[in-house]
Amino acid sequence: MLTLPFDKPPSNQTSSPFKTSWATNQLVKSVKPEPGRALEESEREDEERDGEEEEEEEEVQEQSGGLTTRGSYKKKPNHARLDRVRLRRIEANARERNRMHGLNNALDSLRKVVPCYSKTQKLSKIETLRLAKNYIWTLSEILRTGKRPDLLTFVQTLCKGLSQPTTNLVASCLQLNGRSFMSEPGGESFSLYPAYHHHHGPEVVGSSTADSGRPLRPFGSFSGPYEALYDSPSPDCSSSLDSGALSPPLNFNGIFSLKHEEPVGYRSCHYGLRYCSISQRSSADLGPYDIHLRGQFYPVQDKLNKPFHN
DNA sequence: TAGGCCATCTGGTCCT
DNA sequence: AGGACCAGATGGCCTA
Repeated sequence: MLTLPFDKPPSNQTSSPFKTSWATNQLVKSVKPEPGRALEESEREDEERDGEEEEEEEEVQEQSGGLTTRGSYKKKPNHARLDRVRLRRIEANARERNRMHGLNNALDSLRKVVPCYSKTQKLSKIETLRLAKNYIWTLSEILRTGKRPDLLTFVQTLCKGLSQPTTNLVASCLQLNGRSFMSEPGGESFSLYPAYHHHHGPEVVGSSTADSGRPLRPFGSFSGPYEALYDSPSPDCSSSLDSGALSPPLNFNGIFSLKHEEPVGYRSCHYGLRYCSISQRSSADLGPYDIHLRGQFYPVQDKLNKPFHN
């Protein structure tokens, strides 16, 4: 839920609880002090609020061009200075807003490359970070060992520490039934590869439908390079983005894919494998599982899959 | 209605 | 001095 960027000041931010916060109050105060209260006194309080009050309090001020009765120069209520302080605060707020927008943009980018992305049902910030962490860890393990876990284990690992709703979401993305792999309550840790040997089996496989309504497809082996590609290209994935349905960016059999902003015409292969790579060929070479990253295509699946063809 | 999530404001701290 | 970063506080929105 991003709000307006900084260059579009939220003029009618009715939701802001700070419409009447002190910055605003100061502006009001400076113009219209409370009745029966000297403007100077009001502004002196402003000074105190800034932590810069350093006056001898008993000094009754007979203000005359900043001169006290003792003749010493008293700190003159400095409108320009107060205005500067207020302006700094307002600018700092704007910068902070901008900074948070940048942070949120980065989070949105992250949401698009973790294995569960939906424009309408966004992962929360914390869940996005957790999922990303699990995703990185899983991919690292895959690279390190050169082996692929089964889908169940893969999803289990991805969902480690995630909330049940998010787990269901991820499971739905991967066309798993979320309940079927929540076998370790309380976020108890489990190992990616040991579980690989334990979770092949009918307890998860194909006995029900995933949340998406599509039939689950058996999985658990990797005899073919695309065996675990579920109904690829997905019949309904072409509209998944528009409809707000979950559009899994991850192709498990291909280990992972990066789902960045897709150009029109490329939506029909959400289940396709997209890798980031160094090599680049012409778009004429593109197959359905070529890389699409930042508007470029990188057909290097074979290269990246090599470690798994053993 | 409670709880989760979020945006925003705010003041403090650190750094340049 | 001013900007970046951070965490606390607060209130709005949404959902179960």
